[in-house]
Amino acid sequence: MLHEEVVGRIRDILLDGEIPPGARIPERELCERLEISRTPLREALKVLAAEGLVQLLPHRGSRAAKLTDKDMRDLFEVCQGLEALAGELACERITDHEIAEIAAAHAAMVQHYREGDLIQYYRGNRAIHEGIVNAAGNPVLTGLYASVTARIRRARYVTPMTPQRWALAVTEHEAILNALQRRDGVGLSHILRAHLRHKREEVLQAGFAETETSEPALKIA
Amino acid sequence: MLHEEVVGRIRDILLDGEIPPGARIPERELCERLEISRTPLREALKVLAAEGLVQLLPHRGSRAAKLTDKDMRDLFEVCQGLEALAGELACERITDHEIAEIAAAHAAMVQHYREGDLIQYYRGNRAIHEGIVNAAGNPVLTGLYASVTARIRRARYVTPMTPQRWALAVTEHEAILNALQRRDGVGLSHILRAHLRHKREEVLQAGFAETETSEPALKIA
DNA sequence: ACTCTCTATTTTGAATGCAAAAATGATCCA
DNA sequence: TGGATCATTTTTGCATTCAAAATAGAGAGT
Repeated sequence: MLHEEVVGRIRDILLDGEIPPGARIPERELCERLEISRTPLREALKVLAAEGLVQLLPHRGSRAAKLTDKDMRDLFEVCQGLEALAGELACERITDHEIAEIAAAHAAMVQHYREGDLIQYYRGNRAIHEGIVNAAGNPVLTGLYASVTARIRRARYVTPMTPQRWALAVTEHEAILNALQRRDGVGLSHILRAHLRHKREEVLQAGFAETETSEPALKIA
Repeated sequence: MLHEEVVGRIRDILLDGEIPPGARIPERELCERLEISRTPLREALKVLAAEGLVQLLPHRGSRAAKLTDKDMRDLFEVCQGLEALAGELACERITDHEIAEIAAAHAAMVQHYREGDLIQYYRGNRAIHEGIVNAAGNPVLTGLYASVTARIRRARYVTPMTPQRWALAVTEHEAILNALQRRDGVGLSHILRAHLRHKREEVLQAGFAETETSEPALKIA
Protein backbone atom coordinates (compact mmCIF):
# COMPACT_ATOMS: atom_id res chain seq x y z
CA MET A 1 0.00 0.00 0.00
CA LEU A 2 1.24 3.42 -0.88
CA HIS A 3 2.32 5.69 1.92
CA GLU A 4 0.34 8.60 0.54
CA GLU A 5 -2.77 6.51 0.58
CA VAL A 6 -2.42 5.79 4.26
CA VAL A 7 -2.04 9.48 5.03
CA GLY A 8 -5.11 10.21 2.94
CA ARG A 9 -7.22 7.57 4.58
CA ILE A 10 -6.34 8.61 8.10
CA ARG A 11 -6.89 12.22 7.16
CA ASP A 12 -10.36 11.30 5.94
CA ILE A 13 -11.07 9.43 9.14
CA LEU A 14 -10.10 12.50 11.11
CA LEU A 15 -12.01 14.91 8.86
CA ASP A 16 -15.07 12.71 9.02
CA GLY A 17 -14.93 13.13 12.75
CA GLU A 18 -14.79 9.41 13.25
CA ILE A 19 -12.08 10.05 15.78
CA PRO A 20 -13.26 13.11 17.67
CA PRO A 21 -10.87 15.94 18.55
CA GLY A 22 -8.84 15.16 21.61
CA ALA A 23 -9.53 11.44 21.41
CA ARG A 24 -6.74 8.96 21.41
CA ILE A 25 -5.82 7.39 18.10
CA PRO A 26 -5.95 3.61 18.52
CA GLU A 27 -2.82 2.53 16.76
CA ARG A 28 -3.45 -1.18 16.86
CA GLU A 29 -7.03 -0.87 15.73
CA LEU A 30 -6.16 1.32 12.77
CA CYS A 31 -3.44 -1.10 11.76
CA GLU A 32 -5.92 -3.93 11.63
CA ARG A 33 -8.50 -1.87 9.83
CA LEU A 34 -6.15 -0.59 7.14
CA GLU A 35 -4.37 -3.93 7.08
CA ILE A 36 -0.95 -2.42 7.48
CA SER A 37 1.73 -2.70 10.10
CA ARG A 38 2.62 -0.02 12.58
CA THR A 39 5.55 1.31 10.56
CA PRO A 40 3.60 3.00 7.75
CA LEU A 41 0.86 4.01 10.17
CA ARG A 42 3.29 5.79 12.40
CA GLU A 43 4.87 7.50 9.41
CA ALA A 44 1.47 8.76 8.40
CA LEU A 45 0.73 10.01 11.91
CA LYS A 46 3.94 12.00 11.94
CA VAL A 47 3.01 13.61 8.64
CA LEU A 48 -0.45 14.45 9.91
CA ALA A 49 1.10 15.86 13.05
CA ALA A 50 3.18 18.17 10.87
CA GLU A 51 -0.05 19.21 9.17
CA GLY A 52 -1.58 20.01 12.52
CA LEU A 53 -4.30 17.39 12.45
CA VAL A 54 -2.67 15.09 14.96
CA GLN A 55 -0.98 15.81 18.22
CA LEU A 56 1.91 13.59 19.27
CA LEU A 57 2.64 13.12 22.93
CA PRO A 58 6.03 11.54 23.60
CA HIS A 59 5.63 8.05 24.98
CA ARG A 60 1.94 8.62 25.35
CA GLY A 61 0.67 8.10 21.85
CA SER A 62 -1.11 10.36 19.43
CA ARG A 63 -4.40 12.14 19.65
CA ALA A 64 -6.66 13.84 17.17
CA ALA A 65 -5.74 17.49 17.51
CA LYS A 66 -8.11 19.43 19.67
CA LEU A 67 -8.99 22.86 18.43
CA THR A 68 -9.56 25.61 20.92
CA ASP A 69 -11.52 28.76 20.13
CA LYS A 70 -8.20 30.51 19.74
CA ASP A 71 -7.03 27.91 17.24
CA MET A 72 -10.19 28.42 15.24
CA ARG A 73 -9.75 32.18 15.26
CA ASP A 74 -6.16 31.79 14.11
CA LEU A 75 -7.13 29.40 11.36
CA PHE A 76 -9.86 31.71 10.11
CA GLU A 77 -7.52 34.65 10.14
CA VAL A 78 -4.98 32.84 8.04
CA CYS A 79 -7.66 31.43 5.77
CA GLN A 80 -8.92 34.95 5.25
CA GLY A 81 -5.46 36.18 4.37
CA LEU A 82 -4.84 33.32 1.96
CA GLU A 83 -8.16 33.83 0.21
CA ALA A 84 -7.57 37.55 -0.10
CA LEU A 85 -4.19 36.86 -1.63
CA ALA A 86 -5.69 34.25 -3.92
CA GLY A 87 -8.34 36.71 -5.02
CA GLU A 88 -5.79 39.33 -5.97
CA LEU A 89 -3.67 36.85 -7.87
CA ALA A 90 -6.67 35.24 -9.51
CA CYS A 91 -7.75 38.57 -10.93
CA GLU A 92 -4.46 38.85 -12.71
CA ARG A 93 -4.49 35.35 -14.12
CA ILE A 94 -7.94 33.90 -14.26
CA THR A 95 -9.19 32.76 -17.63
CA ASP A 96 -12.68 33.31 -18.96
CA HIS A 97 -13.18 29.60 -18.76
CA GLU A 98 -12.34 29.50 -15.08
CA ILE A 99 -14.65 32.42 -14.43
CA ALA A 100 -17.40 30.57 -16.22
CA GLU A 101 -16.82 27.53 -14.02
CA ILE A 102 -16.99 29.59 -10.87
CA ALA A 103 -20.10 31.31 -12.18
CA ALA A 104 -21.64 27.91 -12.78
CA ALA A 105 -20.77 26.80 -9.26
CA HIS A 106 -22.29 29.98 -7.97
CA ALA A 107 -25.50 29.42 -9.92
CA ALA A 108 -25.72 25.87 -8.66
CA MET A 109 -25.13 27.08 -5.14
CA VAL A 110 -27.89 29.66 -5.40
CA GLN A 111 -30.18 26.93 -6.62
CA HIS A 112 -29.34 24.76 -3.62
CA TYR A 113 -29.84 27.80 -1.43
CA ARG A 114 -33.34 28.25 -2.85
CA GLU A 115 -34.08 24.59 -2.30
CA GLY A 116 -32.77 24.80 1.24
CA ASP A 117 -30.23 22.04 0.66
CA LEU A 118 -27.58 22.90 3.19
CA ILE A 119 -25.16 20.11 2.33
CA GLN A 120 -25.13 20.88 -1.37
CA TYR A 121 -24.97 24.57 -0.58
CA TYR A 122 -21.81 24.01 1.42
CA ARG A 123 -20.36 21.93 -1.35
CA GLY A 124 -20.99 24.69 -3.86
CA ASN A 125 -19.60 27.28 -1.51
CA ARG A 126 -16.43 25.28 -1.17
CA ALA A 127 -16.19 24.83 -4.94
CA ILE A 128 -16.29 28.59 -5.43
CA HIS A 129 -13.58 29.34 -2.94
CA GLU A 130 -11.40 26.52 -4.18
CA GLY A 131 -11.96 27.72 -7.72
CA ILE A 132 -10.62 31.13 -6.81
CA VAL A 133 -7.63 29.68 -5.04
CA ASN A 134 -6.87 27.41 -7.98
CA ALA A 135 -7.24 30.30 -10.39
CA ALA A 136 -4.41 32.02 -8.54
CA GLY A 137 -2.18 29.48 -10.25
CA ASN A 138 0.06 29.10 -7.22
CA PRO A 139 0.47 25.51 -6.01
CA VAL A 140 2.15 26.63 -2.80
CA LEU A 141 -0.88 28.73 -1.98
CA THR A 142 -3.20 25.91 -2.96
CA GLY A 143 -1.41 23.54 -0.63
CA LEU A 144 -1.44 25.83 2.37
CA TYR A 145 -5.06 26.69 1.75
CA ALA A 146 -6.00 23.03 1.61
CA SER A 147 -4.20 22.38 4.86
CA VAL A 148 -5.85 25.27 6.67
CA THR A 149 -9.35 24.57 5.41
CA ALA A 150 -8.96 20.91 6.28
CA ARG A 151 -8.21 21.84 9.84
CA ILE A 152 -11.17 24.19 9.94
CA ARG A 153 -13.55 21.65 8.47
CA ARG A 154 -12.23 19.19 11.00
CA ALA A 155 -13.90 21.20 13.72
CA ARG A 156 -17.33 20.36 12.28
CA TYR A 157 -18.92 23.36 13.80
CA VAL A 158 -22.64 23.70 13.40
CA THR A 159 -23.56 27.10 12.17
CA PRO A 160 -27.18 27.99 12.68
CA MET A 161 -27.80 29.16 9.14
CA THR A 162 -30.49 31.78 9.52
CA PRO A 163 -32.14 33.04 6.35
CA GLN A 164 -30.48 36.42 6.89
CA ARG A 165 -27.07 34.84 6.93
CA TRP A 166 -27.73 32.79 3.88
CA ALA A 167 -28.92 35.85 2.05
CA LEU A 168 -25.85 37.80 3.09
CA ALA A 169 -23.54 35.01 2.02
CA VAL A 170 -25.22 34.72 -1.36
CA THR A 171 -25.03 38.46 -1.90
CA GLU A 172 -21.37 38.45 -1.01
CA HIS A 173 -20.73 35.61 -3.39
CA GLU A 174 -22.35 37.60 -6.15
CA ALA A 175 -20.06 40.50 -5.36
CA ILE A 176 -17.09 38.13 -5.44
CA LEU A 177 -18.05 36.82 -8.85
CA ASN A 178 -18.59 40.34 -10.05
CA ALA A 179 -15.18 41.51 -8.93
CA LEU A 180 -13.60 38.48 -10.56
CA GLN A 181 -15.30 39.27 -13.86
CA ARG A 182 -14.09 42.83 -13.62
CA ARG A 183 -10.66 41.52 -12.62
CA ASP A 184 -10.75 43.94 -9.73
CA GLY A 185 -8.07 42.45 -7.52
CA VAL A 186 -8.10 44.99 -4.74
CA GLY A 187 -11.88 45.06 -4.61
CA LEU A 188 -12.09 41.28 -4.54
CA SER A 189 -9.52 41.13 -1.80
CA HIS A 190 -11.65 43.41 0.35
CA ILE A 191 -14.84 41.53 -0.33
CA LEU A 192 -13.19 38.21 0.50
CA ARG A 193 -11.89 39.56 3.76
CA ALA A 194 -15.31 40.88 4.71
CA HIS A 195 -16.95 37.65 3.61
CA LEU A 196 -14.70 35.51 5.70
CA ARG A 197 -14.96 37.89 8.63
CA HIS A 198 -18.70 37.37 8.59
CA LYS A 199 -18.29 33.65 8.40
CA ARG A 200 -15.83 33.70 11.26
CA GLU A 201 -18.21 35.70 13.39
CA GLU A 202 -20.91 33.15 12.78
CA VAL A 203 -18.64 30.33 13.74
CA LEU A 204 -17.22 31.83 16.85
CA GLN A 205 -20.55 33.05 18.00
CA ALA A 206 -22.10 29.65 17.55
CA GLY A 207 -19.15 27.89 19.11
CA PHE A 208 -18.25 24.76 17.28
CA ALA A 209 -19.49 21.28 18.00
CA GLU A 210 -17.08 20.41 20.74
CA THR A 211 -17.22 16.71 20.25
CA GLU A 212 -16.45 15.04 23.50
CA THR A 213 -13.25 13.16 23.89
CA SER A 214 -14.09 9.50 24.14
CA GLU A 215 -12.53 9.39 27.52
CA PRO A 216 -13.62 9.84 31.06
CA ALA A 217 -13.29 13.36 32.32
CA LEU A 218 -10.25 14.17 34.39
CA LYS A 219 -10.65 13.44 38.03
CA ILE A 220 -10.33 16.78 39.66
CA ALA A 221 -9.14 16.86 43.21
CA MET B 1 16.64 10.27 20.14
CA LEU B 2 13.55 12.36 19.73
CA HIS B 3 11.77 12.25 16.43
CA GLU B 4 11.49 16.03 16.29
CA GLU B 5 15.20 16.31 16.67
CA VAL B 6 15.85 14.15 13.64
CA VAL B 7 13.49 16.27 11.56
CA GLY B 8 15.25 19.39 12.76
CA ARG B 9 18.70 18.09 12.03
CA ILE B 10 17.87 16.95 8.53
CA ARG B 11 16.09 20.20 7.89
CA ASP B 12 19.25 22.03 8.92
CA ILE B 13 21.32 19.86 6.64
CA LEU B 14 19.02 20.71 3.78
CA LEU B 15 18.85 24.41 4.63
CA ASP B 16 22.61 24.57 4.93
CA GLY B 17 22.72 23.32 1.40
CA GLU B 18 24.86 20.39 2.40
CA ILE B 19 22.65 18.29 0.20
CA PRO B 20 22.06 20.40 -2.88
CA PRO B 21 18.59 20.68 -4.46
CA GLY B 22 17.82 17.74 -6.65
CA ALA B 23 20.52 15.59 -5.11
CA ARG B 24 19.78 12.17 -3.79
CA ILE B 25 19.52 11.84 -0.02
CA PRO B 26 21.88 9.08 1.05
CA GLU B 27 19.78 7.14 3.54
CA ARG B 28 22.51 4.88 4.77
CA GLU B 29 25.00 7.67 5.23
CA LEU B 30 22.61 9.84 7.19
CA CYS B 31 21.72 6.93 9.41
CA GLU B 32 25.34 6.43 10.32
CA ARG B 33 25.96 10.10 10.79
CA LEU B 34 22.96 10.69 13.04
CA GLU B 35 23.49 7.32 14.66
CA ILE B 36 19.93 6.24 14.17
CA SER B 37 18.29 3.45 12.26
CA ARG B 38 16.34 3.83 9.09
CA THR B 39 12.95 3.89 10.78
CA PRO B 40 13.14 7.32 12.41
CA LEU B 41 15.06 8.67 9.44
CA ARG B 42 12.37 7.64 7.03
CA GLU B 43 9.70 9.12 9.28
CA ALA B 44 11.58 12.40 9.25
CA LEU B 45 11.90 12.33 5.48
CA LYS B 46 8.17 11.86 5.10
CA VAL B 47 7.53 14.84 7.34
CA LEU B 48 9.98 16.96 5.39
CA ALA B 49 8.34 15.83 2.18
CA ALA B 50 5.03 17.09 3.54
CA GLU B 51 6.78 20.38 4.26
CA GLY B 52 7.98 20.54 0.69
CA LEU B 53 11.68 20.28 1.41
CA VAL B 54 12.05 16.71 0.25
CA GLN B 55 10.71 14.95 -2.77
CA LEU B 56 9.84 11.28 -2.46
CA LEU B 57 10.03 9.06 -5.51
CA PRO B 58 8.34 5.70 -5.06
CA HIS B 59 10.90 2.92 -5.00
CA ARG B 60 13.56 5.36 -6.04
CA GLY B 61 14.39 7.08 -2.79
CA SER B 62 14.16 10.68 -1.74
CA ARG B 63 15.79 13.79 -3.09
CA ALA B 64 16.26 17.28 -1.81
CA ALA B 65 13.44 19.21 -3.42
CA LYS B 66 14.48 21.13 -6.46
CA LEU B 67 13.02 24.58 -6.76
CA THR B 68 12.20 25.94 -10.17
CA ASP B 69 11.87 29.64 -10.89
CA LYS B 70 8.14 29.16 -10.79
CA ASP B 71 8.38 27.56 -7.35
CA MET B 72 10.37 30.51 -6.13
CA ARG B 73 7.86 32.97 -7.52
CA ASP B 74 5.04 31.06 -5.86
CA LEU B 75 6.84 30.95 -2.54
CA PHE B 76 7.57 34.66 -2.65
CA GLU B 77 3.98 35.45 -3.50
CA VAL B 78 2.70 33.48 -0.55
CA CYS B 79 5.40 34.87 1.73
CA GLN B 80 4.34 38.33 0.70
CA GLY B 81 0.71 37.57 1.47
CA LEU B 82 1.54 36.09 4.85
CA GLU B 83 3.71 39.03 5.82
CA ALA B 84 1.06 41.50 4.76
CA LEU B 85 -1.48 39.65 6.86
CA ALA B 86 0.95 39.50 9.76
CA GLY B 87 1.54 43.22 9.48
CA GLU B 88 -2.13 44.03 9.67
CA LEU B 89 -2.68 41.75 12.63
CA ALA B 90 0.46 42.92 14.36
CA CYS B 91 -0.74 46.50 14.24
CA GLU B 92 -3.79 45.50 16.21
CA ARG B 93 -1.94 43.52 18.82
CA ILE B 94 1.67 44.49 19.05
CA THR B 95 2.92 45.69 22.42
CA ASP B 96 5.27 48.59 22.97
CA HIS B 97 7.85 46.11 24.15
CA GLU B 98 7.66 44.14 20.91
CA ILE B 99 7.95 47.34 18.91
CA ALA B 100 11.02 48.24 20.90
CA GLU B 101 12.57 44.87 20.13
CA ILE B 102 11.92 45.25 16.43
CA ALA B 103 13.28 48.79 16.56
CA ALA B 104 16.42 47.44 18.22
CA ALA B 105 16.78 44.78 15.54
CA HIS B 106 16.35 47.47 12.95
CA ALA B 107 19.01 49.66 14.54
CA ALA B 108 21.40 46.71 14.69
CA MET B 109 20.68 45.92 11.09
CA VAL B 110 21.38 49.47 9.98
CA GLN B 111 24.66 49.29 11.85
CA HIS B 112 25.61 46.07 10.03
CA TYR B 113 24.55 47.73 6.81
CA ARG B 114 26.93 50.62 7.48
CA GLU B 115 29.69 48.17 8.27
CA GLY B 116 28.96 46.22 5.14
CA ASP B 117 28.43 42.99 7.06
CA LEU B 118 26.09 41.13 4.76
CA ILE B 119 25.66 38.05 6.93
CA GLN B 120 24.70 39.99 10.02
CA TYR B 121 22.56 42.27 7.92
CA TYR B 122 20.57 39.29 6.71
CA ARG B 123 20.25 38.01 10.22
CA GLY B 124 18.86 41.34 11.38
CA ASN B 125 16.54 41.51 8.42
CA ARG B 126 15.16 38.11 9.29
CA ALA B 127 14.74 39.09 12.92
CA ILE B 128 12.61 42.06 11.93
CA HIS B 129 10.30 40.10 9.72
CA GLU B 130 9.99 37.29 12.21
CA GLY B 131 9.31 39.82 14.92
CA ILE B 132 6.38 41.19 12.97
CA VAL B 133 5.00 37.74 12.28
CA ASN B 134 5.32 36.79 15.92
CA ALA B 135 3.65 40.01 16.98
CA ALA B 136 0.62 38.93 15.00
CA GLY B 137 0.06 36.45 17.81
CA ASN B 138 -1.17 33.74 15.47
CA PRO B 139 0.72 30.44 15.79
CA VAL B 140 -0.88 29.06 12.64
CA LEU B 141 0.46 32.00 10.71
CA THR B 142 3.85 31.68 12.38
CA GLY B 143 4.06 28.03 11.39
CA LEU B 144 3.14 28.55 7.77
CA TYR B 145 5.50 31.49 7.54
CA ALA B 146 8.35 29.45 8.95
CA SER B 147 7.70 26.69 6.45
CA VAL B 148 7.58 29.03 3.48
CA THR B 149 10.65 31.03 4.46
CA ALA B 150 12.57 27.84 5.10
CA ARG B 151 11.89 26.70 1.58
CA ILE B 152 12.92 30.07 0.21
CA ARG B 153 16.11 30.17 2.22
CA ARG B 154 16.81 26.68 1.01
CA ALA B 155 17.35 28.05 -2.46
CA ARG B 156 20.42 29.96 -1.27
CA TYR B 157 20.17 32.43 -4.04
CA VAL B 158 22.92 34.95 -4.28
CA THR B 159 21.55 38.41 -4.59
CA PRO B 160 24.04 40.91 -5.88
CA MET B 161 23.45 43.47 -3.16
CA THR B 162 24.16 46.77 -4.84
CA PRO B 163 24.38 49.83 -2.62
CA GLN B 164 21.17 51.11 -4.20
CA ARG B 165 19.30 47.98 -3.19
CA TRP B 166 20.65 48.08 0.32
CA ALA B 167 19.62 51.68 0.65
CA LEU B 168 16.14 50.94 -0.65
CA ALA B 169 15.75 48.00 1.70
CA VAL B 170 16.84 50.05 4.68
CA THR B 171 14.47 52.86 3.77
CA GLU B 172 11.62 50.42 3.45
CA HIS B 173 12.43 48.91 6.80
CA GLU B 174 12.26 52.34 8.32
CA ALA B 175 8.84 52.81 6.80
CA ILE B 176 7.78 49.43 8.18
CA LEU B 177 8.89 50.34 11.65
CA ASN B 178 7.14 53.67 11.34
CA ALA B 179 3.84 52.12 10.32
CA LEU B 180 4.11 49.67 13.20
CA GLN B 181 4.64 52.45 15.66
CA ARG B 182 1.63 54.25 14.26
CA ARG B 183 -0.26 50.96 14.28
CA ASP B 184 -1.23 51.66 10.72
CA GLY B 185 -2.26 48.20 9.60
CA VAL B 186 -3.35 48.98 6.08
CA GLY B 187 -0.31 51.13 5.45
CA LEU B 188 2.02 48.49 6.79
CA SER B 189 0.38 45.87 4.68
CA HIS B 190 1.06 47.91 1.56
CA ILE B 191 4.64 48.64 2.50
CA LEU B 192 5.32 44.98 3.21
CA ARG B 193 3.90 43.96 -0.12
CA ALA B 194 6.02 46.50 -1.94
CA HIS B 195 9.06 45.53 0.10
CA LEU B 196 8.75 41.89 -0.73
CA ARG B 197 7.96 42.63 -4.34
CA HIS B 198 11.28 44.42 -4.57
CA LYS B 199 13.06 41.55 -2.95
CA ARG B 200 11.40 39.09 -5.25
CA GLU B 201 12.44 41.08 -8.27
CA GLU B 202 16.02 40.99 -7.10
CA VAL B 203 15.90 37.29 -6.61
CA LEU B 204 14.28 36.38 -9.84
CA GLN B 205 16.42 38.75 -11.78
CA ALA B 206 19.57 37.34 -10.28
CA GLY B 207 18.41 33.79 -10.64
CA PHE B 208 19.26 31.73 -7.65
CA ALA B 209 22.34 29.66 -7.14
CA GLU B 210 21.25 26.59 -9.01
CA THR B 211 23.49 24.22 -7.16
CA GLU B 212 24.24 21.31 -9.36
CA THR B 213 22.89 17.93 -8.49
CA SER B 214 25.73 15.78 -7.31
CA GLU B 215 25.02 13.36 -10.06
CA PRO B 216 26.15 12.81 -13.60
CA ALA B 217 24.00 14.57 -16.12
CA LEU B 218 21.34 12.50 -17.78
CA LYS B 219 22.55 10.64 -20.78
CA ILE B 220 20.52 12.05 -23.55
CA ALA B 221 19.92 9.83 -26.52
C1' DA C 1 -11.01 2.13 54.04
C1' DC C 2 -7.61 4.68 51.86
C1' DT C 3 -3.26 5.41 49.92
C1' DC C 4 1.22 4.26 48.65
C1' DT C 5 4.37 1.23 46.46
C1' DC C 6 5.96 -2.39 43.80
C1' DT C 7 5.11 -5.55 40.04
C1' DA C 8 2.88 -7.09 35.66
C1' DT C 9 0.91 -5.77 31.40
C1' DT C 10 0.35 -2.84 27.74
C1' DT C 11 2.00 0.52 24.63
C1' DT C 12 5.34 3.26 22.53
C1' DG C 13 9.67 4.12 19.95
C1' DA C 14 13.39 2.28 17.45
C1' DA C 15 16.34 -1.65 15.34
C1' DT C 16 16.48 -5.45 12.63
C1' DG C 17 14.95 -8.66 9.10
C1' DC C 18 12.83 -9.83 4.78
C1' DA C 19 10.65 -9.53 0.23
C1' DA C 20 10.17 -6.74 -3.86
C1' DA C 21 11.80 -3.29 -6.91
C1' DA C 22 15.48 -0.81 -9.06
C1' DA C 23 20.33 -0.11 -10.29
C1' DT C 24 24.54 -2.26 -11.70
C1' DG C 25 27.38 -4.80 -14.50
C1' DA C 26 28.70 -8.95 -16.90
C1' DT C 27 27.98 -11.90 -20.78
C1' DC C 28 26.43 -12.99 -25.27
C1' DC C 29 25.21 -11.98 -29.94
C1' DA C 30 25.05 -9.26 -34.13
C1' DT D 1 32.59 -2.76 -31.32
C1' DG D 2 27.94 -1.76 -29.93
C1' DG D 3 23.86 -3.12 -27.88
C1' DA D 4 20.69 -6.01 -25.54
C1' DT D 5 19.53 -9.35 -22.02
C1' DC D 6 19.99 -11.61 -17.83
C1' DA D 7 22.11 -12.35 -13.25
C1' DT D 8 23.92 -9.92 -9.17
C1' DT D 9 23.95 -6.40 -5.94
C1' DT D 10 21.94 -2.62 -3.78
C1' DT D 11 18.14 -0.08 -2.14
C1' DT D 12 13.54 0.58 -0.89
C1' DG D 13 9.24 -0.39 1.70
C1' DC D 14 7.07 -2.82 5.12
C1' DA D 15 6.67 -6.41 8.87
C1' DT D 16 8.45 -8.05 12.84
C1' DT D 17 11.01 -7.87 17.01
C1' DC D 18 12.99 -5.83 21.13
C1' DA D 19 13.89 -2.54 24.82
C1' DA D 20 12.15 1.24 27.46
C1' DA D 21 8.50 3.89 29.18
C1' DA D 22 3.89 4.39 30.83
C1' DT D 23 -0.29 2.41 32.63
C1' DA D 24 -2.88 -0.62 35.39
C1' DG D 25 -3.40 -3.62 39.15
C1' DA D 26 -2.52 -6.08 43.33
C1' DG D 27 -0.93 -6.05 47.89
C1' DA D 28 0.91 -4.04 52.06
C1' DG D 29 0.98 -0.51 55.48
C1' DT D 30 -1.32 3.15 58.01
